[in-house]
Amino acid sequence: MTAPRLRFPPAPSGWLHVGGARTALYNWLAARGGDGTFVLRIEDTDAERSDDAAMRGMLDSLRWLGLTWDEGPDIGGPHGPYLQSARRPLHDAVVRRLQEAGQAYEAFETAEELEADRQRAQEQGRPPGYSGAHRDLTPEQRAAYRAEGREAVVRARTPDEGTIAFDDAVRGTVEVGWDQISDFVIARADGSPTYYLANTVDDLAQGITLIARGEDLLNATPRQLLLADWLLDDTGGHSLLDEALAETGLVPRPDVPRPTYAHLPIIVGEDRKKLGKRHGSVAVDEYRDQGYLPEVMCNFLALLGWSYDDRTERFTVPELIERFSLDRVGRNPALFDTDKLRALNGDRIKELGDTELADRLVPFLIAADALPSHPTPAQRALLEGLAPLVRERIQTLAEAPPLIAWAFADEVTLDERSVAKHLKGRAGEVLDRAAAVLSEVEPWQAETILAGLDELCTELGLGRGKVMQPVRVAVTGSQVSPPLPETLALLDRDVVVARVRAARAHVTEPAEGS
RNA sequence: GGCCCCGUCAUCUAGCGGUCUAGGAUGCCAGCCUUUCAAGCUGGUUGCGCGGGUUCGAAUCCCGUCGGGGCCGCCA
Repeated sequence: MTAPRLRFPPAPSGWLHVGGARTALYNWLAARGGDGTFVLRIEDTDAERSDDAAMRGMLDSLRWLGLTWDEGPDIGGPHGPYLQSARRPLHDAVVRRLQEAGQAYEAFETAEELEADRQRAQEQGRPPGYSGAHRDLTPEQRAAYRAEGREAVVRARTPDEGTIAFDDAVRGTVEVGWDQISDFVIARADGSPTYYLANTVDDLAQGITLIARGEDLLNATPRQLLLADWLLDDTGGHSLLDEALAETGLVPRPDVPRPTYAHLPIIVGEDRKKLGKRHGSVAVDEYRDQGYLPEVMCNFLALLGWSYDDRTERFTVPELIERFSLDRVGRNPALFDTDKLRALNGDRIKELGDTELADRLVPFLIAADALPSHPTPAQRALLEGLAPLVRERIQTLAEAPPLIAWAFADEVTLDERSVAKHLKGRAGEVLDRAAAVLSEVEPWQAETILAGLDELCTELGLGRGKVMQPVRVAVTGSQVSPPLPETLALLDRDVVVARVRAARAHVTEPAEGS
């Protein structure tokens, strides 16, 4: 059996959509798990939608997820180019040969005319596809249209009858009648190839053996299969694709089987509709910025349409590579469930060691202005001390700064609500005594601090809550923080005591007589 | 409208004729724990869209029906 060759062919339009990321992941997993090759090809045939920055963003997002490629636009490979626009000569040659062979023809309708046709068809309840009006234009008619200043698109001549069936790794056998498929455009008026053509040609030329893509492309498959038939037919000794490849100086198509297909269920939002911008974040970058870990994204994305068994749902990336298989991909739409993502992320964070968690937290604290862009060793050490205290309390990395930013600040900002709630009643007395107790605790450790505060509880006849909360607010500025004694122990004692004293001024004294 | 795909708890998912009085997870609720917030532990919650058939037996197979989604572009 030949080694599988898989690819991810994104259009460089904008950022990497989570749906695209899932597609990329599945292909990558199939490649890595099958000892195959993963190819990245950028499909920038639509010049209007393509630019360099968008492509770089795409590559960065893939790298962040850890989806490394063996052949691609940045690293090259034996079956390049990997930028689709650079393969234009090949596409042109194929289109020309298809026309010569009578499988494709020029059509001169304008976009406006076609749009009007579609409108009319819609209103009359007819199929909205192309009528085939220009299928058999004579050379004279073509010349006349050209004389009018019209430009031609090239359309593929699809069969008028019969059906096409193909085997899909996820759906099983899919069968469609050719009467449903009208002549489709393979080259635009400006000569550039459309997705149908370029994508098919490139997959074939680059020897792709398995194509996993979204279900939204299921209906595109018959057209591509038709093209593949034409391109690969070698009854004359060599195929149309071979000739085009030779003509344009590209390497021959590798000797591999024709690609098979796997159509992945679409990803839907809470409203069960295809996931889109209205559903909130759909770019993987946004999830990165919100503090989701790349390995968790892979885990979660893998679960969007795939399952391993009836109970396992957390996988490391190596486990995914080993266990993933297309035959366990489901057919139902997959719901992008953010709660589930959060839960998985929280679980993973709990597994992180102090050093690693601190490492991953740094960029988020910098982004929150809690740390300078180059933290000092002392700040770094403090963060590592704080790491075990926040670990259980956050589900995303971005949730950490609100919890611990105060520890790096020179001055605390007291939260109004926390002050109102806890710096009242006997809080003044508590703070006075706490300042005294804390200045004397020896050594300055969590255990001794706790013991000191407990003694204070006894002395004042108060519960821990009544003592701890005022101190917590005084030192951290908030009524919510990591465990107090452990936290205090990480800080400089003088700072702690000073903050406790300073907070004294914010205490609302009890009303007269109470 | 045509074609294609899909239909198990609120949500995702396991289930590929008997082991299912339907399992796991997320969410939610309650209790325990407790210095705040979490975490953890324990328990609870709700489901095979509907109607026919096939079969000794159906969540699992078939048909119909209803519902949802996808695609019908000189986007990919």
